[in-house]
Amino acid sequence: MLRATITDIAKEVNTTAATVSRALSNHPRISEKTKRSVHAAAVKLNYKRDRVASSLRSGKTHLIGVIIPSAEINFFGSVVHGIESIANAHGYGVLLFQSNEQRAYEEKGLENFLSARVDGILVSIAKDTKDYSHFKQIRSRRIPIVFFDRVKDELGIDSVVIDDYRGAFMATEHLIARGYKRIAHISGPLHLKNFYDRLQGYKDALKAKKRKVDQTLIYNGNVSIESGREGTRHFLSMRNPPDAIFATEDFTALGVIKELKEKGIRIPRQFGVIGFANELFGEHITPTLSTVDQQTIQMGKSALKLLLNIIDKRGTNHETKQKVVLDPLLICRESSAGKSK
Amino acid sequence: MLRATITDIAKEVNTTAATVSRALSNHPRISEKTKRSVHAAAVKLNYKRDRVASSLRSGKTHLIGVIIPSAEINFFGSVVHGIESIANAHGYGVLLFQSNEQRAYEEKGLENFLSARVDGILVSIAKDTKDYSHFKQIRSRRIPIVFFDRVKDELGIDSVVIDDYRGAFMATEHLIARGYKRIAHISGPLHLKNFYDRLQGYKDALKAKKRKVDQTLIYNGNVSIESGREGTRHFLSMRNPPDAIFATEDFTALGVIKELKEKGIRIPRQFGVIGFANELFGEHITPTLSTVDQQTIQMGKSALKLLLNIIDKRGTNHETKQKVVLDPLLICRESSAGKSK
DNA sequence: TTGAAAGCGCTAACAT
DNA sequence: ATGTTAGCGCTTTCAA
Repeated sequence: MLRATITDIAKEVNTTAATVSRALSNHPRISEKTKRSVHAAAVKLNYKRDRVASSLRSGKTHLIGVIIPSAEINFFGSVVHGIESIANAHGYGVLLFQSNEQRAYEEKGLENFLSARVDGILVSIAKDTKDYSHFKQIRSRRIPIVFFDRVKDELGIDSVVIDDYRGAFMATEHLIARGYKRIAHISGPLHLKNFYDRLQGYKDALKAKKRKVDQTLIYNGNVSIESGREGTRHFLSMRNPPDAIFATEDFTALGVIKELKEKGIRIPRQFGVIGFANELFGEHITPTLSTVDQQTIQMGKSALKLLLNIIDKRGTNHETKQKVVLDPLLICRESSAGKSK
Repeated sequence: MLRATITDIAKEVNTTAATVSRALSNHPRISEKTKRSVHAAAVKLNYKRDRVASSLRSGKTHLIGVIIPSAEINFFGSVVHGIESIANAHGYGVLLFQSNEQRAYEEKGLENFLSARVDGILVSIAKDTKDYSHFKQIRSRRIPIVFFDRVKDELGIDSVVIDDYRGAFMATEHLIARGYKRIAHISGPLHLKNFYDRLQGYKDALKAKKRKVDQTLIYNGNVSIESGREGTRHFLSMRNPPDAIFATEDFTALGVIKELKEKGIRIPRQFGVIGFANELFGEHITPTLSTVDQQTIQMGKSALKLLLNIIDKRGTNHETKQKVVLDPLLICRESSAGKSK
């Protein structure tokens, strides 16, 4: 039992493939009568349009390639959820590819997408990526592409991010407002803009409140529970230790909390902690973790919407690059409730 | 600047498209010399095989369609991670589709995949699905399909699951071994085989240890923090309350723990708790949550391997349905450490 | 070992 | 409003 083709339908209703094709895609100059009979025959023969053939002819695959570092990471799963919901509503399929945080895979993913002739590409850059020539190739081929979360502004590629700077600013300001005096920061790898911006937001929030930025209160971590622990041990060994930590990411903050609890330091009475990411666990640990929400689903939706705009506008030479910046959301929970608590 | 085609390469090396095609796919009867010059020209012209054209001609898209309830759920993200890793290694692309736990979307996803002419389909059935006719259609079209985690045996479709029964048995047995006397269970929706099997595993573990199965110690929940809380409140209000709960899923277990803590009941000294799923948060809450790991990545890998086998064997009428059952892994943490602790 | 030719199923330019 | 024709880029007989 073979798949029905438009030719089969054409025979069934005594017309030609071209008319059937037009009827099925709701061409305005096809009579209602023909459309009806074609649709009826399509249903009868259980016809499904062959997207492969359609793509070959039309040059549009209605496929979006998405590269994420890992589907295992909740953050990206959530963004993909947002992407998918919009894609689906617009008749696009999502081709998923994981870079495993490695540039080599990232490049392979892009080549796959080129080969699959996707209509557009969404990428969150791998940690490992420091050379960006593979993206330049995409641009030179004029494939619509949008970065999300992990971006590289210098490439002049459209992007959707949350305002890491502002989120960090808010988090730090919040710790100050809750009465913490010496606020430290555990950063992430600073070659990634997200973490760099968070560091700047932290510094500027201190300055804005007339506090000195103390370089000894900045510990360079690598976004892990262990680096949260290490940073905390480091800070606690100082002559004049801090009384609060803004961690660049929730897992780091988790390490901070674990270490503080082991040392018998009470949170938030003696020590304040805030993270960044709004990971699921933050709500359920003790004390619950204050953090900054990254609007993941919205990020996915915005990124795909932006991409679809670019796809639609192609040809039109509106070469203005867009950067969508989403507002982070401060989430105050127990871990930063203040010294009076 | 247009994409290079095999015809361009053919011109470059003074041969025909057919030879180029064969050279690029490493056809055995093409001379090494030709292969080398063709490959050189391909690199020079920055040629990428057009998968769309290739698919149309060959009938193989090298695309796998994957339907999951939601990419936001960690479990499925993790399985997708496993699927992707194998797909990638075998030159397959992964088309992702979310059912949002709804049958209507699930059906739409299948139709999309049919239309995209994917070589095979992987599905984890939506909670909402109670009528399975859409899957029967896939089977009648002889598209290779494999279920994972959420399966329906009656359809005679290959599947990969973990042994929910055994996991539940192990969890219950573990609570008994740790000295808990009256062990209750909070179940999930029993029309889903997973939860039904876990209930059976719970019952049989009790029987195996010569304990009576007490129907009043089984609370029918719906896999949520709130249902964990409700179940716990229910049990605690009994004249003769239990001293341990095996929750059918980690979020339910989390609700149990939250409720117990609020009531001032000490875990694990007074009350034991174990969940199922090995969600990320379990390791980080207080007390840490004992649970059963579901081998998510392995599940994804096995499901895709099974699917690839079926794809390769098509035509061969080896119509024996396979059911891969993975071993669950008991993870003992604080919440079930025993009454003596 | 290579070439010639056909065609996968669809869409679009051109014609009527 | 519909038919005719060509062709997207590739793979695959068949022939040499």
